[in-house]
Amino acid sequence: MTPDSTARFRRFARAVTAEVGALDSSFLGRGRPLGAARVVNAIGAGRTDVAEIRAYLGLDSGLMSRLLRSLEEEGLITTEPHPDDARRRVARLTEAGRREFSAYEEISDARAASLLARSPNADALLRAMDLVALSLGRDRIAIEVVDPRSEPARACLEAYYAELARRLKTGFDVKLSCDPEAEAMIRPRGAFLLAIADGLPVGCVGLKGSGGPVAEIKRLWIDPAARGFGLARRLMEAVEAAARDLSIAVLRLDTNSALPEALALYRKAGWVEIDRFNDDPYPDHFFEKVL
Amino acid sequence: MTPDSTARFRRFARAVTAEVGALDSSFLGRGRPLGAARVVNAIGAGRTDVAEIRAYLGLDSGLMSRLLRSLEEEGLITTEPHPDDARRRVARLTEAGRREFSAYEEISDARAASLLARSPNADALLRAMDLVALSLGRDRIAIEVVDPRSEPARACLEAYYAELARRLKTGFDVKLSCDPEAEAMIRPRGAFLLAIADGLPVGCVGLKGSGGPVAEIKRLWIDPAARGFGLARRLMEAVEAAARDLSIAVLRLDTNSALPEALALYRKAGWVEIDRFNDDPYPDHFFEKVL
DNA sequence: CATAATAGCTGACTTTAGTCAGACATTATG
DNA sequence: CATAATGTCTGACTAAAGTCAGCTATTATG
Repeated sequence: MTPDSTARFRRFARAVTAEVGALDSSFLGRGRPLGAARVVNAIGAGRTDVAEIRAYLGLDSGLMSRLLRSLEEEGLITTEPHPDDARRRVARLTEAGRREFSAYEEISDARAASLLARSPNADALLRAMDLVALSLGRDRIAIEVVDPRSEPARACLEAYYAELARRLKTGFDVKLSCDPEAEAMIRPRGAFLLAIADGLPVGCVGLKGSGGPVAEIKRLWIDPAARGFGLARRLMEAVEAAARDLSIAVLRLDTNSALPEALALYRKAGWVEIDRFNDDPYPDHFFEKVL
Repeated sequence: MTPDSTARFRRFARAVTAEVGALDSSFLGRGRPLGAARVVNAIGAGRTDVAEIRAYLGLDSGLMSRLLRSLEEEGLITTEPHPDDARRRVARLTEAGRREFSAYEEISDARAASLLARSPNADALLRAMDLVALSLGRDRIAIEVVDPRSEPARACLEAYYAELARRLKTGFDVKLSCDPEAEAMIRPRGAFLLAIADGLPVGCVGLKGSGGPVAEIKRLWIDPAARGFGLARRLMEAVEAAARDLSIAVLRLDTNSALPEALALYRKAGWVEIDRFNDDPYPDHFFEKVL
């Protein structure tokens, strides 16, 4: 850690502190203290469990209780006992609460838009923000099973195709490749897994099954901003577990030597190289793993 | 502004809010409210003028005055009237104050170090942080005249040489180039300007004079994270003004076609292309501007 | 089933932050 | 040189945030 990197880190901290402070104070324009606004936002973002909100915002139980009462009096929320455990409570936004929540969302959106609009290269700025956000909160990346035709899954696949087109010497056209039909990557034949950081997809992997004992791993991709955190390994472990769940005995995959990090990952995870098993024009390496 | 970029921006905001909050609360471990700690840090960082600290931290004059009194009672600072204007006051850390300041610095440093140490690619993370910090706070980039042998100037020059080595097809070895002696870039012969963002250099330009009416512009460089903000133009305007100040009538410079953004900048700023005027092996374009 | 643990609520606080009017000394300006 | 403007300080306030002990209701556990 050089003195220089400390200074650069500090400059970053100062810049974002100022920005965060400005966003916070813009929340005050709606005639409600910041604490109450933060609770409305937490509930709107889907945190309904009172204890969960409390932990997220780092509030004392007494303070939390009072904030909930004041929001209830304002008619923005209702609370009720938790169905599974009557000691706990859940909070929900009323219609008026949802309106307030959207108003707060609009304030944030407007700030974000104006900031990005002022940037000479908004895309680079967003990529830098992704990297910072993922580095700061990388323990919070979850893996979920989704439909490969869903919007976030398609976004990952598009990014994957674009990266292949960039990195393969031959380019990449998905229409020339063995593109699995969606049903092959949905239960009971297969699965499609997404790595999700704070609601946004940052990686994917597909399990293409036929109903028989042999299946294929397809479309392993990690957002460049999320690389280096061991996410590919986690996704591979999860997809292998999903395969075992579907009673699949043998996994295969194909890849290209222009993706050395993928080759290294497969070799390290116990995959063994085998002969070509398809006539896809793009791959030049083929692997197998017996579960 | 796509919904996706809004979501990415939000994810960033959430991640840094949590980080900033954690840093703030770590400051509370030293038995002093955050407001007082921020004042100690502002003074330690070199902001001695009370009005300046007040503007920087956005504090009311009454509140500021009380914070200063409490720090004085604690024995961390002394205040005295400003030598030039007895209405103003300046604050200074005492020995005990300097110790407290270092303790706060250590807290920040430790957080920064642990965060960067956990990152798989700390250098990429720092570059991303630079880009975010500069994009958020780019109105606050100041241009200063410095000694070209000073540490921050040398850091810029090293970065400049490294970039040339990367971008020129021939590579770049400063020993083979016309490296101006430092005196030529210091008053009264010349000048060396640095663009400084929050204490860190992000760009430079040199004016190499001989005492006569013709001088050369050398070493124009902008940190990649600070490009696109019109900083090169600002530096060029500042260095031209410095040249006029030194009664210089004609400016020259040389550059290489591998740096198209530089060529475009010079052409747009009214420089005209002239014949080669030196035998430096690297440049292939030569410009002149009459002031 | 007695006891401990958990989740939230209430009352009675304290601390911190922030506001505002007015006082005072000093400096700038017509 | 009178007047305006500036920078700081003080007193008197409010709002917001946070703390803590003790309460109730519920659930988990030996």
